[in-house]
Amino acid sequence: MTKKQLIMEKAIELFAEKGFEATSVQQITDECGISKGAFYLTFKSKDELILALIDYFMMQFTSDIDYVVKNTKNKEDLLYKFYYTIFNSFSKHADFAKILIKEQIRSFNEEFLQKSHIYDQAMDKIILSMVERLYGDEIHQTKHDVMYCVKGFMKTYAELFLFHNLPLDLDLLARSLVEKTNVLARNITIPFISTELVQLLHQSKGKEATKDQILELIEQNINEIEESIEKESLILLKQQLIEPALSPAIVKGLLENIRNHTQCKWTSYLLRDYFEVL
Amino acid sequence: MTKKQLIMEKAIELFAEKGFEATSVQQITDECGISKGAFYLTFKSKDELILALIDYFMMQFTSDIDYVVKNTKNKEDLLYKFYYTIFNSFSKHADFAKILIKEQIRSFNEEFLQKSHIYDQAMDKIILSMVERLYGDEIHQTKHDVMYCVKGFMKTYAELFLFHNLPLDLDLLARSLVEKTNVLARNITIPFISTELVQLLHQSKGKEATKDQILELIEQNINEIEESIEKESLILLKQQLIEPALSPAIVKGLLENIRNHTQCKWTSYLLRDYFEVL
DNA sequence: TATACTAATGACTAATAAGTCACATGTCAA
DNA sequence: TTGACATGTGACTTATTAGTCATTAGTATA
Repeated sequence: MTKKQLIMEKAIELFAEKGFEATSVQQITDECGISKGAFYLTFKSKDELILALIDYFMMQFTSDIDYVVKNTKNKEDLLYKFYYTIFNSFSKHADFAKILIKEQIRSFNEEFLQKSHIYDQAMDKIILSMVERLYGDEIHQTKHDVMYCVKGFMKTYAELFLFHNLPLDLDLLARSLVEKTNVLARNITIPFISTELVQLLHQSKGKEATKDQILELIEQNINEIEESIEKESLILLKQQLIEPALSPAIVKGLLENIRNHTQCKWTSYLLRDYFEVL
Repeated sequence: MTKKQLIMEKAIELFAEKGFEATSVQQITDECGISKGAFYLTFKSKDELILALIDYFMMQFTSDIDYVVKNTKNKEDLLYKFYYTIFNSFSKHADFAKILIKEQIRSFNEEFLQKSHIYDQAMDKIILSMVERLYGDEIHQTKHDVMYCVKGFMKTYAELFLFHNLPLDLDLLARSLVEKTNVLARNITIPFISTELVQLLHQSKGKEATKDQILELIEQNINEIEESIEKESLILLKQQLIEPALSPAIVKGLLENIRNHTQCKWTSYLLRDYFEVL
C-alpha cells in the first residue's frame, strides 16, 4: 500500500467516527505511524485530502451504478440490481458513506460544494434515465418526483443501517425498495416537482465535462497505467474522441476493457456519457 | 426581546449559514452588538447555546405535530394536515431546519446525540401512531416501512426547498405527499423493517420522561408564567398527575389551555403522552 | 566509499477561538 | 448624593491545530 492510500484509509475511518473538522492532521498521522511532514509531502492541505477522498469514492461509486443501469438488459432486473449495487457499495465503503451523509451540504469551501453538486447531478441523471426506461413516457409528469423518492429511499434506508450497525439483508432490502418504487411510479398522479422547478434547480449549477477535459483525463490515465490492454484501449478511445472512426461495438468493447481499472472508472463513465453507449 | 432571545436568533442565522463549528462566539456577539462577556452571562458555554436552540425549536415542533395528529378527527384530513404542518414549520423556521439537516448526526458531544435521539424517537412515535390510525391493522407488517418512508419524504423534500430557495407551494406539496403515502401504505407487501429490527433499533436508547421529570417541569412552568389561566391549569394538571381525580374532559380542556403558550408546549406534549389523551 | 538525491521528522510558527476576570458603567433605593 | 448591586466590557489567557522548514535518515549510483 502506498503512503497516499494509507493516509486516505485511516483518514476515512477517523472522519467517519469524529467528523472532518473534529479530526486533526496530527491524529491522522499518528494513526498512520508517520510524521506530520510526511502528510504534507502527499497532500498540500487537509482540504486537498477530503477532496481527494470524495473524488476517489464518488467516481467509483457513480460509474459503478451507471454501468449497472446502462448494461442491465432485462428491465425486470434493473431496479433490483440498482438498489443492490447501491447498498452493496454503501456497506462495503461504510465509513465513506457515513462521511457523505454526515458532512452533506456543509460549506467548508466552494470547491467541496461544487464537487458534491457535480456528483449529485450525475446521480440524478442516472436515476432519471433508469426511471424513464422503466416506466416509459406515461409517467412523464411524475418522473422527477419518482427520482427524488428513489433518492429519499436510498438516504433513509442507508442511514438506518449505517448508523445503527444492524445486520443487513441486502436481498430483502433491494426487493423491498423495488416494490416501493414500482408501487409509487405506477400509481402517483400529483407531481410536485414540475419541469419548471427542475429548471430552477439546475440553472447556474455545474456543467458537463467538456471533450477537452475528457481528453486531458485520458492523457493522464495513459501515463499512469502499465497494463497494455487498458493502455491501448485508452489510446484508441482518445483517437475516437478526436475523430470518430470506430463502430459502436468496438467503442463499447474498448470501454469494457477499461471499466474495471480503478483509475479508469471515471473516464469510462464520462466516455459512456459522451458516446451515449446504451 | 430579551438578550437571550436576541442571541438565539442571531446564532440560528449564523449557524444556518456557516455551520455550528465554523461560527465563533465573537461573530455571534458582534452580530448582536454585545460583548463576549455578556454572552457568557447568558449561556455557560457555546455548547449550552446549541442545546438550548435544539430544545427550544424541537419542543415546539414536536408538540405542534403531535397536537395536529392527536386532534384531527377526520381521517381524510389527517395526512394532509400532518405534511402541511411539518413543512409550514420548516419554512417558518427555515434557518433552524437547515441546521437540523446539516448538523444531523454530528457527534459534538454526548448530550447533543442523546437529545437528537429523544426528539427523533418522539417523532417516530407520532408518525407510527398516525400510520396505525390511518391504515389500521391490515398493514401491521409494513407499518414501520411506511413510517420510515414518511420520514424519507420529509427529509428529501425539505432539503429540496430549504437549500435551493425555491418557491414553495405548501398545498401542492402536502397533496402530493399524501398521495404518495397512501399509494405506498396500501400497496406494499414486502416489509424490510421487521419487528425484530425495530427492537434492535430501540434497545439501549433514550427512555420516556418519568412522572417526576414532568412534575419538575410543571413546577418550573408555574414559576415562570404570569398568565392566570395557564398558571391555574398547570396547578390542576400537577395535582392530577400526583393523584388522578379529574375527568378526561377536564384534563383535555386544561391541556388545551396551556398548549399554545410557548413555554408550556413541551409540557403539554409530555402530559398528552402520559395521560394518553386522544 | 563518497556523493547526490529523495523521503521523513518534529519542533516551531501563526492563527484562531473558547472562556475568564478585573474593571467600567448603569440603575435604583435610601 | 451615596452606596450597593446588577449588568456589561474587552484585553488577556490558554489551548488547539494547520501548515512550515531546518535537519536527519535512507537509498541509489558512480
